[in-house]
Amino acid sequence: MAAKLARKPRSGAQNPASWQAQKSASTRNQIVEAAIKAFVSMGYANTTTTHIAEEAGLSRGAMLHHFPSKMDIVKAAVEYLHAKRLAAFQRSITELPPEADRVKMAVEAYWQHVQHPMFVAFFELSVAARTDDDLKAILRPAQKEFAAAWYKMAQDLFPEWDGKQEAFDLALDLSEYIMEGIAVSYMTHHSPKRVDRLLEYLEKCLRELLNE
Amino acid sequence: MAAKLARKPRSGAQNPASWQAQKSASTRNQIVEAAIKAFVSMGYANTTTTHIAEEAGLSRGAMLHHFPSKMDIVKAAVEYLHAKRLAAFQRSITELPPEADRVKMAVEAYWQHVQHPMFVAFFELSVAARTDDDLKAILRPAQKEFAAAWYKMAQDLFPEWDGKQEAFDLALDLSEYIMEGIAVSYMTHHSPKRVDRLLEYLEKCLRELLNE
DNA sequence: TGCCGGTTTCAATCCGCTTTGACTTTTTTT
DNA sequence: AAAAAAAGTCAAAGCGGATTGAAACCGGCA
Repeated sequence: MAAKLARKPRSGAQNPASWQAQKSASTRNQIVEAAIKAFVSMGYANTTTTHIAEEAGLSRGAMLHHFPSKMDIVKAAVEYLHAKRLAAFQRSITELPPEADRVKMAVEAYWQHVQHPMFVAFFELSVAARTDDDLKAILRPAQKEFAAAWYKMAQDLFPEWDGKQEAFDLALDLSEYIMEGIAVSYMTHHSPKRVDRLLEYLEKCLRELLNE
Repeated sequence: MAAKLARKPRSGAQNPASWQAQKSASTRNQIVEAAIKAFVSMGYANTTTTHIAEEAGLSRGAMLHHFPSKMDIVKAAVEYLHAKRLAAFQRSITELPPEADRVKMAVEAYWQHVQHPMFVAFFELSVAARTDDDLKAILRPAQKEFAAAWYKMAQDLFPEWDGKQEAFDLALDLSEYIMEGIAVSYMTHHSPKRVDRLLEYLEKCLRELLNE
C-alpha cells in the first residue's frame, strides 16, 4: 500500500498540489490499516490511539493531525473495511468462469471471506457497537449498505432463482447464519468442529432449495 | 486463623458462623449478578468496578472486600453463568413430556436460550477473551465443560440417534451454528430476518437427518 | 542553481479525566 | 472489648486530546 513516498521532491515532474495530497492520503491509509490491524490483534476496546500511531509508524501528534479524534479514525476504518469487503466479494465472484459450479464456489468464497481478518475487524466493531451508540451510528449505514450490495450480488450470481423469492431468501439466510456462526465460533471458542461436513451439507441444502 | 470457635450457645436458634457466611454469600451473589447485568447492558470492556458496585448497591470498598480484584469478580461471574446456563437447559429439557415433538421443542428451547441475557453476557465474555489471555484462561474450561454437558444432554434427549454418530454430530453442529449465528446477528446487526422460516427449515433438516 | 515565504507534516509535552486497588476509618456483630 | 464487614479516602497509571514548536516541502524569484 503506497510504499513510502516520503521526501522525493523530484524537480518539478509532479503536479505541485497533488503530490502533498497524495502523500497525505497515503499516510491516512497507513493509519487506517494500522487501526484495523489493532482491532484484530488486540480488540476494539483495547485499541488506543497510541497503539495505532505506533503500528502506523507515526507519532501520535502526527496522527492527530490527520484524524483529530479517535472516532474519526474509526469512521475512516469503517468506510475502508466496507469498501474492501465489497470489492473482495465482487472479485471472487466475477472471476468465476460461467460454467463453474457456482453453488460450491459461492460457499467457498463466503467461507474464505468470514475467515479473513477483515471480517474479524468488522465483527469486533459490530460487537462493540452493541453498547456504544457513537460507533453504532457509524457502523449501521455501512452494514445496511453491505447487506444490500451482497443481496444484489447474489441475485446476479444466481439469476435462475429469480422467480423463487422465498427459497432464495431462505438460502441466503441459511448461508449467512451458518457461515457467520461457524466463523464466530472459530474466533471465540476455537472449536474446529466438523466444518467440511457442514459446508458440504449446506451445499446440498442450497441445491435442493434451488431445484424444488 | 481464629483457631478456636468458642461455641457460645446463644439463646438464638441460629448457627453463629453460618449466618455471616450466608449473608456474605448473598452479597457475593448480588455482586456477581450486578456484574453480569453490566456486561449485558454496557459491554464487558466498559464495565468498571465502580459500575458493578453501584448496580449491586454496595460501596466500592465493600465490594473489594468480597472480591479483591476485578478478575475475581469475572471468575465468579463465569462460574455463575456456566451453572445457570446448564441448569436452564436441563430444566427446559427434562420438563418435556416424553411423547412431545422433541425436535421442535429442542429447537425452541435453544432458540429461547440464545435470546436470553445470559447468552449475551457469555458472548460478551467470549469476544473479549479472544484478545485477553487472563479472561481466556478463566473462560475456556467453562466453555469446554458446557459443550460436553450439552452434547451429553442431546444424546439423552435423542437416544434413537445412538447408532448415527455422524448424522447426530452434523445435526448438532447445524443447530448450534444457525442458532448462534442468528442470535449474534440479532445482537449486533439487529436485522430480524425471516427467522421463523429459518427455524422451520432447520427442523425439517433435523428430521431428515434423523430418518435417513 | 540556490535561497526565501508559506504551508504541510510531525515530535514532544502537558492537562484533564477515569479507573484501579491499596490503605484508613467507621459501623456492626458477637 | 474484639473481630469482621462495610464504607470512605487516596495515589498511581493510563487514556484521549490540545498545544507548542520544529522540520520538511512547495512554488517562486533572482
